[in-house]
Amino acid sequence: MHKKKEFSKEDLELAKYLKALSHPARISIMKQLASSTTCFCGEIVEVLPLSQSTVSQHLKELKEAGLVKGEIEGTKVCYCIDDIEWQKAIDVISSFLNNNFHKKIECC
Amino acid sequence: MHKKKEFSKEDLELAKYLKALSHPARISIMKQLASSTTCFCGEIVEVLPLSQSTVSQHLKELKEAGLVKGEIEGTKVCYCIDDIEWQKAIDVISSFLNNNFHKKIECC
DNA sequence: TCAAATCATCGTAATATTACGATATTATAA
DNA sequence: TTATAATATCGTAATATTACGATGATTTGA
Repeated sequence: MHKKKEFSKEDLELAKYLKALSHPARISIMKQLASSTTCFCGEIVEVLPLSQSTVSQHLKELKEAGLVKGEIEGTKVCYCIDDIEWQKAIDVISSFLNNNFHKKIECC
Repeated sequence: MHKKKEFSKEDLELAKYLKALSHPARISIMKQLASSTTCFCGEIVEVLPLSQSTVSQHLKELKEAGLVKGEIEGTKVCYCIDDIEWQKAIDVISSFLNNNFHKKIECC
């Protein structure tokens, strides 16, 4: 299964970012981190209707996509958006949303 | 499982669009439809490294997300982007990408 | 009417995702 | 040193996703 090797590098990269953001919990996490009101794992857990282990798993996925990084602060972990990678994601996604859809020729 | 009922309506809608676009095959399909070079199901199948039934399944998912609509033309089916819904998706996704991330306060 | 073409759907298998509780890990505080 | 707090990881179960071939449905053309 998964013949994704045969898709373009561009489409695979775009899919990676979109997939990382395709779950409401991960969307909520990104919004929280962006607002800078919450930052510690425990705070995020309190906001979401999910268990601690599940939230930790979602954070891991965001980290693996490169969108988020975590730093240990004592016994807590402070999560932040990786600005460089996030800007790259914004660029890639925005480019897909805008650039490819200028020539709307209705065909049906 | 799936306690998504407890997430905000906004996040759920955003997740719906992002999920629909989170597979390289569906990204490629959207690009093809946008470029208006391909439009019939059979043409899309020829471009992708997937079987006809699998492509049909991906098209169904795009239809269920509202992003695409299909019209029967003889023995073929012509697929098009649903402009209204696509613009809505662009708005929702763009808003998420841009509006929520102005106040970058580094906390770690 | 019948065959061919086109696409959707069904059945199914492999894998991925999502979620939880239990446990391991790590750092601080007593 | 030991207990506590915070988080990660493990094990596992339920469900979703992805993919294919086979089959069904529909339309056109012979």
